[in-house]
Amino acid sequence: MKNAEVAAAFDLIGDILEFQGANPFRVRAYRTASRVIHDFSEPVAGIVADSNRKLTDISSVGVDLAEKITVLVTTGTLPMLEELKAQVPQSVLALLRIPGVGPKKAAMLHKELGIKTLEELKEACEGQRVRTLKGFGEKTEVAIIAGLQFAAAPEIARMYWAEADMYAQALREHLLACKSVKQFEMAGSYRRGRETIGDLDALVESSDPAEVMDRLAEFDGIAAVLGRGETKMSIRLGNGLQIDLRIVPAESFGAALQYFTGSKEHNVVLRGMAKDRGLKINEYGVFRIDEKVKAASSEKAKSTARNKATKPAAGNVEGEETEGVYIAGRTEEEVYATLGLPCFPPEMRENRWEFQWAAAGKLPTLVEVADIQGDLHMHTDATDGKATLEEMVAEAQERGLKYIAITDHSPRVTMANGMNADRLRRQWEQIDKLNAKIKGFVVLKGVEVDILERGGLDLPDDCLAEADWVVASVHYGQNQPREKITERIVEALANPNVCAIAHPTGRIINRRKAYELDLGAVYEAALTHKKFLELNSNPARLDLNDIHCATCRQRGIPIVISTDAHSTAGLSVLRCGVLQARRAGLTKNDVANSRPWGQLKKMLGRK
DNA sequence: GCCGTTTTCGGCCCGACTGTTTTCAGTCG
Repeated sequence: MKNAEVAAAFDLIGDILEFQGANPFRVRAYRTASRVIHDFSEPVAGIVADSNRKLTDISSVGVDLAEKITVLVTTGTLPMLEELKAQVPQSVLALLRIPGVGPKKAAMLHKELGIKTLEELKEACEGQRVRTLKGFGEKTEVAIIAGLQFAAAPEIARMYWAEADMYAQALREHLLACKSVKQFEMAGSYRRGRETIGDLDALVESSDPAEVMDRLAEFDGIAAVLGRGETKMSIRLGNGLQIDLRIVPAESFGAALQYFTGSKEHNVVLRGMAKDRGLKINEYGVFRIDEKVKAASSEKAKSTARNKATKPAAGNVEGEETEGVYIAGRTEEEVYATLGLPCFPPEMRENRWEFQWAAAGKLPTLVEVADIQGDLHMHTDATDGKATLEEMVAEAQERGLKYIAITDHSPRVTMANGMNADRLRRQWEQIDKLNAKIKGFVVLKGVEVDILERGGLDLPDDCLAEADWVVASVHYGQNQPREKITERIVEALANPNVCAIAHPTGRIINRRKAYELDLGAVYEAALTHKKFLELNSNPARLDLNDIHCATCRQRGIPIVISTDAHSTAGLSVLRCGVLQARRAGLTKNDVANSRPWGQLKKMLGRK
């Protein structure tokens, strides 16, 4: 059983327990473990099989969850989960996907009205039966009907980072037109460079919040205003993208930026550290808590109702005794400094490794787009690209690259007009002539050779031996057992002419799942034969993802970040690949194509 | 259900906004 399947089982347990109103911390324990296992760098099944190792060494996995993982991995099923599923039909969990409906409301609908599906809920709303429930009203009923379309979508659609980037740029431009805006930053998963983005978070410092909110209400493509208060406003665009806007004063801007950039997991750790030091961090700043006041306020909290003890002092961070004394918050650097921490690059803030790195004083200096000297995977109109060889070269030079490899397809990829050895050699002659004309830039004679269904490569060795750069990739036979695909890739890595594996995991996000290999054997082969693995920057693919990159870094397997561009515009996606590399903590050193071509050649042991 | 320089119990981040109720619970991020 793969880690992703174990993670999915724990996620489902979390959902059902939440629906049942279980202890929220127990729910969180399952969710946390799910995430940790999903992101874990090796199959947990391997740890189960190894008597010398313990699952409880994985953070957030205790005795209980270790036992459940063992049962899942060895039997393929979990009795506890089966029981839960019998108690709560899966269709009921869909109710939780309706915006504004959480576990309490969903449980009430299920229990009081016997609602089991979204269809039944729709009927109940239309029959005005929902508004009769305690805590529900007319507005809730209308909101539920409006929210049903989002819940009915098979999966809540997430947008590629690159697409979200276009909206983020447009939003920035739109809001900066307000005279009162002093600072603007995007926060959330967009700022952390996640592969896909669920919604956009924008943060603004302004002397006139109403002006900014009115302006947001005029944003292109807006379909609905979901809510609007004094400091916060949410809208939804026609395409479903939600945009959250927060407006904060200058003294809170850094604290709010830190807070809304997240991730949630990163912030939980940070807040815990603050607490240990007698500090409190919220979106308004860092506060020193007076012990006497704190004791009084916690007594008060116990004796009075929830939410009443500490009324937040929005826009008045220096007031409110119970809030403590403001000590920082203008910038993120300031906030982290109060805990003796460096200002983590946003891509790192996932509570994976960053706090250990900081504690050891070994926070890596992350690779940047400007570090990349060459792009080693791209196509021309000789196969399925849209631009000519010359156009691709000109674009790469324009972008400041020092070298590129032209890697058109081999003959097996008939759909893309793949090239045989003869055509390839003619292209290479063309490249030789081009190289003779240009200075300070090298065009490499390359090819993306297919790894055939039956194994072996799609071009003869003598042809491949003439190339400067050979990437091998799987396009066919993706339905084979994963072990078989792995074998084909491992065999390709052993071929002395192959330099790298293109999109090695076969990962494609959102649209469909490709074969998604476990890369254990591939890592070994790459190390043995001193080969590279490609981080494909295509936003729909992003293969390797950040987790694989992190493993490569750990094992010392060099990565090349490539665009797989099929047009001149395609070269711009490099940024998406670099973001993933940064999320994995990769430095300039970990990325082979941040070096000059001469050094790469040496790494490959070529003359 | 996890975790521990407060280690086997008692915490576990914390505030905005909405709708319904009239002082607060639920949801969300």
